[in-house]
Amino acid sequence: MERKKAFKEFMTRKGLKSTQQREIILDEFLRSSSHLSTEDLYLRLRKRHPGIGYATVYRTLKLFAESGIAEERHFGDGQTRYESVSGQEHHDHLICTACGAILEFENPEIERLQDKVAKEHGFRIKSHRLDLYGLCGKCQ
Amino acid sequence: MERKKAFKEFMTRKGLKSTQQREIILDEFLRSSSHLSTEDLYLRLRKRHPGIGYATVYRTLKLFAESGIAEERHFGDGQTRYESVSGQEHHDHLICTACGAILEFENPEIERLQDKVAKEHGFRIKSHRLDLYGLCGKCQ
DNA sequence: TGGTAAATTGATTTTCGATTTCAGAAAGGG
DNA sequence: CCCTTTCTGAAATCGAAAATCAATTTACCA
Repeated sequence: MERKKAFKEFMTRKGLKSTQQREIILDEFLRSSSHLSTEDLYLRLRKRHPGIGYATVYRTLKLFAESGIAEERHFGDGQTRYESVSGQEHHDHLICTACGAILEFENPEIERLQDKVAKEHGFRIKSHRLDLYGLCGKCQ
Repeated sequence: MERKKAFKEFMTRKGLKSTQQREIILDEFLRSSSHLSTEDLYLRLRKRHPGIGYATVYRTLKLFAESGIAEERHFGDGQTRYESVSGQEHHDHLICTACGAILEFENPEIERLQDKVAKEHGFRIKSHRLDLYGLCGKCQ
């Protein structure tokens, strides 16, 4: 799996150590659905690995984000969520405010317009966030 | 000022009371620049009205948001900011990650594309957020 | 206009997620 | 295998948001 390799490379480059916990957390993270909070992942892990503490999960997710294999997300609820990132393709989110469902979408045309807007204002964009909030088909 | 009227109407409709503090907070809020945090507004008010407590500012800003004359905003720093809303025109934000400057922009075409995306996924959009993060002209 | 019920206020406390601390444990280079 | 550095887990701390509560203020109406 290329994300595991990318993470390992990052760790080496930074002089950080490979530990059993980090291996386990990475595996569980990659296996799980996206948009998990630290709490979510911690609870999942606890089933098979009760020894792993919350702080370690928290720090390891931060590392994932730093290494580029994950991204932090903030949707309205006060929780930080992590999403695994594969390659370069960017996507945005549709969030159902009733059931909490999160859908991903891509729209290159919107991206292009964003760049145009930024240019018009003299900005150099490093990242962006586009979240659409509403009701999904089921919840309407 | 129409926003004051709109707020008064909201208060009446909800059976809430008009108080001296709420008047003062509303005046200061409308007079101030946008994107203020609760803390910001509280500190401003304290100069002339030391008696007004933080909790009252906090609750009153919530009321503004509920009434529709203000909107809550969350940009990367862990603070809730409030922006006064006039009429219907919507806008999005460019945020400089170096100096914290916040620029507003409007782009109807992006809005249109968002609606299209939502429709394609069976969503009914209630709100959205588009934040572009990067470096402003000065900070590059 | 005075009485009263309901809402509001300000200080404080509580909550909650995020982050830090620290002593003991593990990694990994020599 | 040793030694230095990094890591771990439990617990403490932090900061903003939210809730609490007794005292106060408001709105309404007799």
